[in-house]
Amino acid sequence: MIVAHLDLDAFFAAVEELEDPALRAKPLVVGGDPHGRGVVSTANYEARKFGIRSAMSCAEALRRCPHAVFVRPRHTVYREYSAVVWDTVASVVPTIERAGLDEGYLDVGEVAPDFARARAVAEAVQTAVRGATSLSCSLGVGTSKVVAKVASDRRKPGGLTIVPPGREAEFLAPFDIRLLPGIGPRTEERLRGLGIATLGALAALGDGDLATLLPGKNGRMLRDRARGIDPRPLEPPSERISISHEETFERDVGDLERLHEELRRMADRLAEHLISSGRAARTVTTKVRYPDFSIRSRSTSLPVGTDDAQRIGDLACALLDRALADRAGPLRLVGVGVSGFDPYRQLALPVGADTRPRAVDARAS
DNA sequence: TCTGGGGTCCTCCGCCTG
DNA sequence: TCTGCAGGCGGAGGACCC
Repeated sequence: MIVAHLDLDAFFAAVEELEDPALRAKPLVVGGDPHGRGVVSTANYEARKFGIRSAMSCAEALRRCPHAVFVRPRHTVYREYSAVVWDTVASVVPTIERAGLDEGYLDVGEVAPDFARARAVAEAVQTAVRGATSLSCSLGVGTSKVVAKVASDRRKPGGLTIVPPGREAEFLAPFDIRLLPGIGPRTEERLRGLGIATLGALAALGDGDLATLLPGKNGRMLRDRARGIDPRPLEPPSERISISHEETFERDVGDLERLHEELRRMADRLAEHLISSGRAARTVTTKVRYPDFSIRSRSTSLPVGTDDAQRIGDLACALLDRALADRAGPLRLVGVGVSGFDPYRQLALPVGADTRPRAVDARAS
């Protein structure tokens, strides 16, 4: 397999700069309200000089760079640019797995039989994307997704890194563990606690140490990846398996009526989404976040899917009440999600019909 | 009064059933 | 009739990703 990972450089910020060229020379932060509870979605390279990074709170970003320009994300605009980018990429490499608006994997082997030709293909992709959109992207090429992904991050912006076959482990070994996809803050902490700071050290872990440190198949998977072993193929696009809405309040909310109102508003949006996509959901989940950032969720499943806003809202409110009965207090966030989709809508029942739950499949009736 | 929103996947636990 | 066990499944939470 010869696979490339393509990553658009500071994508949201780059689009904003294209839309308003006056922003180009300024530190630019795409994200939430710097005077509220928002976080940084993307910062341009000028802003990154001040230490501003994705996921940092906007208030912190403002402290680091008081003269930065803050703009709210405009996902509709980014989707339009993204569509042009991926159409363009597909004209060079037909088989693609998109992994978001701004990144994805390319089956380079399909058009380049060997690594000698892979560089030319990758360069052709970069040239085509820049020609169609004026956006720059970075690419990594390797024998697996994980190697390509780590490689694409090496020479940003506008870089190209090729890892020849047989050199994967050697390439990965010096990098910090946090650069490996699948290692987040928790796993990083555990690994560092035992002095494991590089992918080389992770790759060298014996079975015993690995089983103690990262039990389960996740540990074996991460060690394999650190060795450059990653059998994941490129996947075709798949249907979403859940939809949710959530909102962080400007100030923590303890008023139950207000919380119920918020949940019903979200339930309305979810129902609209379900109806427009002709689906019904069997599972409703309510999520709450307390001021100390701890999260609780409560969920319930119906025997038959529903797309009814009132029903989803009722269930979401009842689940919220359950969560608050277990732990009361003001909330920082509430959210509602639906999952377990049936492809068909709930059938309308005549007035007076027995609507008690029964173990039947809507599709059978 | 640092820390969004929208997702996926995995694991663990308890309950139910054969 | 009781008990133990295994498997399926729902619920809850953790971790991670963009």
